[in-house]
Amino acid sequence: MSGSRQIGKTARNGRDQASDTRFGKTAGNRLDAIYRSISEAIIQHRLRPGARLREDALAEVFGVSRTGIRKVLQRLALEQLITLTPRRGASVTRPSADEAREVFEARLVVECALMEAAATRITEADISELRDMVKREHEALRNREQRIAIKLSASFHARLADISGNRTLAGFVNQLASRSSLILAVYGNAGNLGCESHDHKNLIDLLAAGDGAKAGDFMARHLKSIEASLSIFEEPEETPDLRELFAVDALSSN
Amino acid sequence: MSGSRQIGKTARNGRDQASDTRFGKTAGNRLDAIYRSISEAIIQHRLRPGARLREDALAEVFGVSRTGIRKVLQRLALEQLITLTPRRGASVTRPSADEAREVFEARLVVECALMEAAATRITEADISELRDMVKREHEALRNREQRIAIKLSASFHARLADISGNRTLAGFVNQLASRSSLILAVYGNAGNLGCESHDHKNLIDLLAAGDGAKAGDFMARHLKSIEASLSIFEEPEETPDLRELFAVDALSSN
DNA sequence: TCGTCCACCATTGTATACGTCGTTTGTGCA
DNA sequence: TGCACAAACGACGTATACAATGGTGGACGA
Repeated sequence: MSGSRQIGKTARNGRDQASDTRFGKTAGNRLDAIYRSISEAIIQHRLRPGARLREDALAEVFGVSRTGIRKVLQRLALEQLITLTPRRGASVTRPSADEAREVFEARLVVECALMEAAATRITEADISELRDMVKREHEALRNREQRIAIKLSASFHARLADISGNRTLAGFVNQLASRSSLILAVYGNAGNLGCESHDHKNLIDLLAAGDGAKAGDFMARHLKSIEASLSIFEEPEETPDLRELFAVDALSSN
Repeated sequence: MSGSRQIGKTARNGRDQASDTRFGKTAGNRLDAIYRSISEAIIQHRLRPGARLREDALAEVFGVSRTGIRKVLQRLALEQLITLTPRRGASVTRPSADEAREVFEARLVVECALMEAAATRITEADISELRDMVKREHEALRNREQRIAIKLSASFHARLADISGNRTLAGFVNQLASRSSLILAVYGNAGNLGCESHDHKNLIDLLAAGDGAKAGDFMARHLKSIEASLSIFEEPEETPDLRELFAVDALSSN
């Protein structure tokens, strides 16, 4: 037996990740709002991978100076949501196929391990909140509001990690879930947005029953099925893509 | 069975974490060097938890402007090595007891899971490099150079994670190992620097034999023994401590 | 003599200006 | 007509200047 490491013996509940006092933000609430705004836009695929994020434009839009924007961009870069190229500026990260596999491997390790603790520590309030999130996810799907559904799905996983009580690991999951959204944007097939909300419902039931082991197993299947639904292979490069496009034009116009 | 999730099926080797092109650093090699310099100073306990890091002073020491220093400090803050207090500046993080437990829980989850992949992917070159690190760690301990030993110990764990081939998880381990050094500084007992280098030697042997399961179990024991060797309880809190002190004063003065 | 209040100073937060580099476009030559 | 080089423009990197805030020390009053 090389697995089944138990966690979640700490006493704190750690559910206030939103207002982490650890960052410099005097009136930084402003910057934090900008961060969340851009982050959400990326997660919701309103900003597609490869999209350029010019500092001047962002500074003007949000009504702050480039200094503040740069701080936000640096944070986003550290979380791998955007890529900072030396003299080229920022662009939404286009995850490589390897990166995609890594992220799902990491989620498999971390999120499954957290289920044990989550099953122990979950409260009635948590359960109803999670059920509400699933309900809203269903509604968004019915209304074809995929962007909202994607955001809710990522939030669901992050929330689940919060419940486990380990802020550090929850932070990792939060980051991994965000990057997963990026991966879906690149390697996902149309109409398939990754998480089956039915899976999420099952997950809640298992946790509510206090069965952490089964919840962990189910989470593993859940994540593997998401990864299996993707088409993870190295896409055509940027420039080759343009050349191919030119070739098609040449054929059709001839 | 709720554990034993296998990882490490990716094909890339991912051992070049040092030069991550993801950050903005034109002549940012300079800034990166500053980052490593401060980071190492913290890991080696040359900068103790609570130490203030004034921007002007750092700017002068490293010969750059405050702008660059602020960038470095922000990165260190995101990795939780330093704490940025709004108008007070930066100081080396003093991990709370809960934080300490969280970090070791997280390491238990992540590092054990990585052993399976590491055992599969480890090469002869890796093995000799790791053995060399252990040797140098031994030497440092013999020479009472605890600072070097601490740094080598953290590097050993980070290197081990690199071998597993998952850069994302390796990055997590790197961060967790750094924070562990901080935890040792606060909750460690004198003369005990955490890792027994004998443990590290055993770990290499198990990996060299390709026994990932045993290596994972051994890593679990290793981490637990480190945590057990600490005195993790709420130390001198800032405000609570003062209040307690006041209470004692009031009693003794009456 | 002690407590309180005010003013100054130290330090960080924010913005702006300038230098450097990449990109793109235009022109000239083969 | 196609390619290559160069110049101009635009965007980022860095530094510096100014503004805001909190802490500290001194002075005044009770």
